[in-house]
Amino acid sequence: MTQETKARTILIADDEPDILEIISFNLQAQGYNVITANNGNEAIELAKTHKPDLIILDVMMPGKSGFEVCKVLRVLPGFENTIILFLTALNDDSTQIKGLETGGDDYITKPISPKVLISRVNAHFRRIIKETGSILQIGDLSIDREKYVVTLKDEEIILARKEFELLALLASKPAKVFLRNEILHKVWGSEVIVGDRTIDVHIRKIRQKLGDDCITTVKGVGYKFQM
Amino acid sequence: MTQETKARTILIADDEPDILEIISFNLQAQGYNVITANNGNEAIELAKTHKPDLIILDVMMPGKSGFEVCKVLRVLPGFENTIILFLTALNDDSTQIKGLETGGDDYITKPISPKVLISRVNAHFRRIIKETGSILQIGDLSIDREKYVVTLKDEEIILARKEFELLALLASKPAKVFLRNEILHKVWGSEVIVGDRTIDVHIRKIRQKLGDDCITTVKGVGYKFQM
DNA sequence: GTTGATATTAATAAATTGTAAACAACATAA
DNA sequence: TTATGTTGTTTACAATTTATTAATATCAAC
Repeated sequence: MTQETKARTILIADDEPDILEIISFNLQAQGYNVITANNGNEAIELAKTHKPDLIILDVMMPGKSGFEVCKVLRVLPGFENTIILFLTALNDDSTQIKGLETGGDDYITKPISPKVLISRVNAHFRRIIKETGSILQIGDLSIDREKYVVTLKDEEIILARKEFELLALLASKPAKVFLRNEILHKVWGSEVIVGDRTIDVHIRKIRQKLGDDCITTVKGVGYKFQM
Repeated sequence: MTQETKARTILIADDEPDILEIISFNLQAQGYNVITANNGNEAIELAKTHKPDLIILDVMMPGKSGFEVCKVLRVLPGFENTIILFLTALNDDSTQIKGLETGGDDYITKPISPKVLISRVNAHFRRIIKETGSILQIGDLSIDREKYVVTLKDEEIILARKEFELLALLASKPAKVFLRNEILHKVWGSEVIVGDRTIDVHIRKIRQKLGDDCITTVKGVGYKFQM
């Protein structure tokens, strides 16, 4: 399972069931893994057990407020870098400032369209990926784009640039068949023109280094990566 | 230069002088180093020369819109990770979504109180990886950015300025491959144009002084530091 | 078997980097 | 001022690696 395809987990805490449902439905439709809590204490418990990547907290909830939940979580080990968004109908400046200074990463006011919320969630994840770098992990194989290193069973494998890029492309969506055109366009670029057999040769070199089974030919269509 | 004195630089682009003044005044009062642009093209130029840590863009500006500026900057080397906020009176959902999907990290609607804006700016900076101070320690090697001193196994090594800056850059993220473009941009600056072999020669000098193994060439890609 | 595709290999072309040497710009000390 | 040394850059070429092509072999489907 790759970093990219691995579903991110989002915890939503709100005391209004309708909101919970609308938001979680939309986030799930985006491919996120969603868990829900009806109040602050439940949110803390679920956060501890599920270690979500992002938490959306209503500010006003029975029991612990969103701010209090945030404060509790931020000092727990493992939650220093969790993305926390506040979602609330409270729209006064001082509350927003308090939310951001409590350790929240965003303060979003209701009502909000699900699409906008999703955009904001995506934007936060986009930044996290940039900062932590993304390492693809597929079985024994790991591909580190930042370090330009491929390891198979903890052994480093040296790939030339085109080989690396080709492998990284195929591995970015395991089992997906990439058309030859698609590969040409993404690895070579749209302006470069190379012969028909160029891709084959590079595929061959990757197979020599990683084993024949890692890339499957789908005749007449393209190639797919599989571990 | 210590962490405290190292002011973060913020670039603000807006065609309304009043807004520019109010915001920059408030950010400066917070200790930020602020530069201002009156339109999109100016913003791009100033961004290239000053390399700000965060950019606040008005969406509607004469010449290039904030979105266009964002799009241009995001593909320039060195601006992949710059924090970009949109600040605009346009409050419809689709524009906001467009802004966030264009690569913006936040979309803030006017009117906004300076205090709230500052809170948001602070919140974004809080996410950025804190620098570990001015002394880098990697194995036997220590790099003191403040004193411009490099020691290897307690022996001081004399590096010329460019050599030092190049080493400091590579060592700032050990094992990460820095593209030649990225190196040129960060060590030489985007306005300086130097020949193809300049980086190589400097790398060579560093290798002569620190040993051949400290910097690895990733052919076709760039260089990486490893101890 | 014929056909249309991909695989394989070796040869060749192209691109990239390493290195030494030369040079200009600048600073410093005699 | 002149001499000396350092630094940053460029140049030219060697060394190396990578990418592509071309020719031939193989395979699967019909």
